[in-house]
Amino acid sequence: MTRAFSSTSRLRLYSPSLHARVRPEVHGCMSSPVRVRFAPSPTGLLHVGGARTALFNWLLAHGQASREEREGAFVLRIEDTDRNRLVEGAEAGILDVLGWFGLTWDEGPDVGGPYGPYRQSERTALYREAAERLVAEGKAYHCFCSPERLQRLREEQSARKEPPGYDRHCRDLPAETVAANLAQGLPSVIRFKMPRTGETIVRDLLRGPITYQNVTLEDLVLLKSDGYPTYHLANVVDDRAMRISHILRGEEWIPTAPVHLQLYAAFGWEPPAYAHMPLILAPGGGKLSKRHGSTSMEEFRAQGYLPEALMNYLALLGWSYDGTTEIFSKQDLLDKFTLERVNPSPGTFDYAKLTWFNAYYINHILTPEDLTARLMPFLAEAGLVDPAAVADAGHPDRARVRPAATLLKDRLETLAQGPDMLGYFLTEDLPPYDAALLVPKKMTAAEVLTALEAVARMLPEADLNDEAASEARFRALADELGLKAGQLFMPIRVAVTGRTQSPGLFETMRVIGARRCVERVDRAIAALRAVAADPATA
RNA sequence: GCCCCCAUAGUCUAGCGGCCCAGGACGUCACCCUUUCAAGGUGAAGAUCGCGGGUUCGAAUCCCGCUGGGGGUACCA
Repeated sequence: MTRAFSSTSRLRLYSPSLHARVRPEVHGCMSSPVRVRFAPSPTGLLHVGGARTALFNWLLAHGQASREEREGAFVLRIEDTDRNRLVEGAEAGILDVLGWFGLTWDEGPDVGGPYGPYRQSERTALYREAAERLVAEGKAYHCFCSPERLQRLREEQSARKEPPGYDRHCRDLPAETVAANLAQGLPSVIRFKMPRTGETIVRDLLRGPITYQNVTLEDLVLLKSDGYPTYHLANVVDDRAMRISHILRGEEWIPTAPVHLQLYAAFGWEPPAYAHMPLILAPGGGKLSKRHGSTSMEEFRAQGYLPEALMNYLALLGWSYDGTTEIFSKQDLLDKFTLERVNPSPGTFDYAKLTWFNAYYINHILTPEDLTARLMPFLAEAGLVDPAAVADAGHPDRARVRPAATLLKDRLETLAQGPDMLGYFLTEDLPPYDAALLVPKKMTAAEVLTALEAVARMLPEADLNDEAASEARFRALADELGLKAGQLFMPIRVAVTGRTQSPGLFETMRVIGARRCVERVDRAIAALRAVAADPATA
């Protein structure tokens, strides 16, 4: 890959003044605050790509900036200017899942801040004022073209194989016409008067300069006919008003950057620094969509992924520290993240690797106590524990779950597997046995029956709390029966758990408890007798 | 079509001119451990560094072209 900057031109943290001519005193501004923003649109669930962008923003402001002794602020702004695509509850959902993810914001719609309000629908006067200022200065104009005309225009252009785009029909309308149309109340939008000559250079922090010929840039709509601003206007006005120093956003925004730069120029404002984060692609290529699996943070949460595992995975999708270290706690990321080490090439989302991280955190990082707590909502949902125990660490159901969680810790990949994998520890009665599972390969039902009957006889006098002792007794029993240990253990395992896979047999029986073990072995014997009596299955 | 971005194993990546006939991780396979399944341990396969030209004593690393992949092309963000 190409590194955009040589070692001499690479700054530790880039300054907005990069957009001006490179100035030697740039180092003098090193203590200027780093203010970044994450600006989701409340149109649905939070996409993992958006979450990663939010993460990188947050790490820049709270990690890298503070290490460089610069003031850092992570601002959350809601871009709800599309009244048609607005989804009720989406904003609350995004805030909630961002909090679950582990990010904290210094300013935002819920916590306020010095540059509020942080919801664009509450700032419309600002945008109108800004747009009208540009109109007054001759840098923007009213456009009365109907959506139908624009639609027709695009169709004609594509039929003639011309690049689609607005034909600037209203750009030079006589002032009297404009005044008359407005007086008449004709619906209109305000468009930006893009310079027709020259070039605009976007200095992307990860890619270096990207040059655009201004002729290829469009007269974009700034203010829609419903009075709401488009993304372009709102974004520039707000980033200025909120003193945003660095814009970290998805790569899909690169084509709009020159337009935004021209807007800053028209307003006479110095633009912030830009860094476009690489896209996250789907396994087969293209955008990550439902077809490939989960795409939203909400789904990953529901599937039992831990926020710290997801954060670790997402951070490493596009960023690396030394190419070798894989496990990063949130604090590690704050300590080590640098924007310079974000890789500009797009990455493919790998569900298997995410699952590995999740399993790693469950198996090696969470304490049994912590795992228990996180399992509770999933177990309650499945009806295996009292819902009251989800929030109550002292609830007796916690004590029932903890030993089971301890045994399953190395086997769980996601929390959502909890109900299935811990179920037999938490229920009184097992579902009916699958007789085939009770009889291991190379053994007959009759042999197993004999073995289990022997087990049933010795079980009441075995002390299951002493695992070593009970293991010794059962091994001795296997010898007496002329069986290998495994041949005896498997039927017992199936009898007490209902399945062929479980933690070690003796720790499993200890946690299930003597009473239930006895009952389950008896029921397994009954099930086996029923099978043995049926000639069809013998 | 036009504009733009990207390009090291199936995937995520290290690599900033010699230490690289390319290192780590996921996945895959084998073996060890073992009462099952995991976890853990050991090892293996897997990359003509997309292709072609340059520059250089020397290129995965710099330059150009090509190809491929991706993004944008709305009164959506």
